Amino acid sequence: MESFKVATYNVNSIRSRLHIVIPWLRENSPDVLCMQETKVEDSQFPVSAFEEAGYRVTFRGAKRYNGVAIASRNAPTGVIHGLEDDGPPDDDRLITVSFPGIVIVNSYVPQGRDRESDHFRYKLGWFERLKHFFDSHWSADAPLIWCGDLNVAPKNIDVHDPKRLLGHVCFNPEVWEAYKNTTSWGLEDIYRRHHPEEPGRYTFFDYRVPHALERGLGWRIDHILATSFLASRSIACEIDLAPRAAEKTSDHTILMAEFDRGKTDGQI
DNA sequence: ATGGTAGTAGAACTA
Repeated sequence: MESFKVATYNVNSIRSRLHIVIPWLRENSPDVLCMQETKVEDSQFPVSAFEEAGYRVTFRGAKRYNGVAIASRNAPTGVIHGLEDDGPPDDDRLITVSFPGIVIVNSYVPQGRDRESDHFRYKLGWFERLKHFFDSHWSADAPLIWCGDLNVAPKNIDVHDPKRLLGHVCFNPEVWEAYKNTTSWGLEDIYRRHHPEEPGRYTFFDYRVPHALERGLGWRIDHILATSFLASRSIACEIDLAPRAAEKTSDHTILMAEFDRGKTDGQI
């Protein structure tokens, strides 16, 4: 394979989304698919569905909320669950896998509920904790990808109605600052690298907005970021809207990035 | 300004 493909998908319950995830894996054959909101305990995770499609799957979940998983062609050489600091581990929100020459950090960043709430303060702190997580494990010149449902739309062009939505927990100056502080560790938004200043490109369409997908009423809150080593070797990054248009869909869709393997001296 | 739907549940919470 010439390229290394990484995708991210907030599935909103993996058991309710297998009819979309498994065919998508077969058709797109990414090397790695990061999933969020799997909403399943580890003992109930549908491992065999992935294995039958030719993927390993590494995961950590809880009964009703959160849950993260990573499907991969190859077995990871290392796995880290959670944030590994003095705070709540949040191992159902953060999972990291390593392969020879590449690290994949998959996160489901806390949504924040309400800007006045402790949940929002927790969200802001989470970005800071994540920056520390990166800093304590890796150098910014390592080949590393951070992806997932990051619950932040970084710019006006990342939401359909910036005036009305300003102040939302995923769209306000405080969350922009927290996100920017984390990315300042050395991570670049790969979608924007390939689609600079392009408005109207979204990964999330609220179930509660009638015909949100058809009307283009979405948010770009799922992201794939990479350190400069990988960013400079990225070939493409696209949002696939087909999963959102499918029957029994998640409210999110799939984002995928492709990296050139030939120029990495066999590192990935 | 509110509520809209979908998920896990088997009422109420989360997003």
